[in-house]
Formats: sequence, structure tokens, C-alpha cells
Amino acid sequence: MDNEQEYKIGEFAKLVGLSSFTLRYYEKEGLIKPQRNASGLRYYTKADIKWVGFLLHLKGTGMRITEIIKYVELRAQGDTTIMERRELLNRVKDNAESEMRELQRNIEFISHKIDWYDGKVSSETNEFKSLSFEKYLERFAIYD
Amino acid sequence: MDNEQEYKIGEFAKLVGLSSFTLRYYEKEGLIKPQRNASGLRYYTKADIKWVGFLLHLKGTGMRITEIIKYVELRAQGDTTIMERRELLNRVKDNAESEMRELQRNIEFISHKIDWYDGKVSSETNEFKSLSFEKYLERFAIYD
DNA sequence: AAAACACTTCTAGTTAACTCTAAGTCAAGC
DNA sequence: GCTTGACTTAGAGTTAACTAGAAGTGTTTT
Repeated sequence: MDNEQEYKIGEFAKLVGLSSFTLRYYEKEGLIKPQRNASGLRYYTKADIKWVGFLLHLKGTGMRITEIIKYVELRAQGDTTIMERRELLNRVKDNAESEMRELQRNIEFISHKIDWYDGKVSSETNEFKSLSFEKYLERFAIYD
Repeated sequence: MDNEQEYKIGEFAKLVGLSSFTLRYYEKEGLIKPQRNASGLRYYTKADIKWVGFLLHLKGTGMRITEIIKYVELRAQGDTTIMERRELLNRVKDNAESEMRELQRNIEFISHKIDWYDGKVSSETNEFKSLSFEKYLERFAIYD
């Protein structure tokens, strides 16, 4: 098993889609701890690829870097913090889910607007009262 | 019909959930054009409530203010820009939808993690290889 | 041995969308 | 008539997460 492949910061950056700047920044913040070789150069492994993948998933749910740091610190404290970590993730998940419902509603709204542009919405099925909205826009258009 | 209710900026701000600062900022950017009374004070109407609602839906799909301004300008140019506006909204919608799929994936990931914390994921059904992830975290936890 | 890349610390700039202050005037509501 | 709120312009501050540059040294690759 040649599992012990090591990557220098530049290669690793390309691999995970982050810049070297960002990787050093994350390290300074405590999010990544690459190893060092005899000359002091950073080396990243396949485990780091997974870890960064995890980071990006957390970030993708809207979790702030400070929260991710908190998670990492809790993990470092061992098994006594398992419930706390679970609850942290649960809060993050709840937030992400309500963000998603919100996004869904906004997409629906904009879809109706597009349908209106396509002439697919008749005035009797027009939930969003586009016509009065358009009337507003007409007044709006008067100005400059 | 007492439809012609008018609101001063402070009232209106509370009504739509924005600050007076933000309303003046939006106005400066060209997103809102409230009317003025004889003394020069801004007055907002019910049409403005709808308009701000629309704005917030657009903003909620990730549309930038500069894009919303572009939309407003297109509308002011009249019916010849209808297709352009439709396509603008369509691009915004596509972006929002792919953002939503991304968010969905991230939520799924985090849900799996929570399940793992709950001990609900057995090692044979573990798609996300949490165990090796945890092994990584163990190594990670070595460092202070 | 030269080019390309990595190391350090420190510091400053970027971006979007606000958010607020100053300073002085004016209007509205009780 | 006093308090609260609105008006103006101009400009500074905030936030998060990068992003970059200087300046000088060391390492790796070709």
C-alpha cells in the first residue's frame, strides 16, 4: 500500500481547490495541521484531503470558520464532548435547512415571475398579483 | 378605498424589516424611489411594500444589488427589454438552483455525521468512511 | 546553478452590503 | 414648545474570509 503519498502545499492546493494562501490561513486559524518534513516544508497526506473535504461540507452549510474551530477544539477534548459536537452539528443542520426552505421559496417566486414573462400565468391564477406589481413598476419607471 | 396609506421612513422600515439607513442606501443605489410630501419628507406606500418584498425575494436567491439595479434599469426601458429581463431572471434562477443542490448535498453530509454520532450508522453501510475520518481526527487531536 | 517553489512575519488590501456618525437644519406630533 | 424623528452630504467603520505583497531566506527540481 502506497498510501503514504505526500503533497507539498502547491500540489495540495490544486488538489483540493484552495490556494496556498488559504491553506496557510486555515492553518493559522487552527483548521488544518499539516506535517512537516526534515527541512520544515509542509506536507499534506490523503487524510488531509478528506479532512479538507469535510471542512468544505461544513462551510457549505453556512458554518462559520469560528464554529468549525470550536468543533475541532471539542474533538481535541475527547469523547466527553461527543454530545456537544452532535448538538453543534444539529444546530448547523437546522440553520441550513431553514436557509434551504427560504431559498426554495425565493426560487418559487422567481419562477412565477419567469412564467409571467412567458405569458403562462393567466390573471385568474396569478397568486402573486403580478399585475399590480407591474403597475407599481410602471409608476417606478416614470422617474428618470 | 383608503388604499393611499402613506408611511414615513421609520414606520416603513419597521414594516419591511429594513433600517432607515438601508432604505436610504437602496434609494441612493436606485432600487427604491419613494415619493416626497410638501415638506420634502419621504413617503412610502403599499406599492412600495410589495416592491421591497420583490427585492428581498431577488436578494434571497443570491442576486447582487448591481444585478437588481440592472433589472430595474431594463424595466425602465420598456417592453423591448422583456426577453432580456426574463433571461436575467433565468440565470439567477439557475444559479440559485445549483446553490440549492449544493446546500442539499452538504446537509446530507452533515446528517450522516449526526447519524454517526447517534450510533445509527453501522460500519458496513458507512458510505462516508467515517471511521477513517475519525482516525484522521485522532491524529489531528494529537497536536495541541 | 538557475528557476520555481516554499518558508517566515507583518501588514495591508479586497469585496459586498450595509451601518453609522457628524453637523447642522427642518418637520411632526403631543 | 419640546422631543422625536427626518432631512442633507460626505465619509468612516464593520464583517468575514480571504488575498496579496514585501523582504529576506531556504529547498527542490531541472
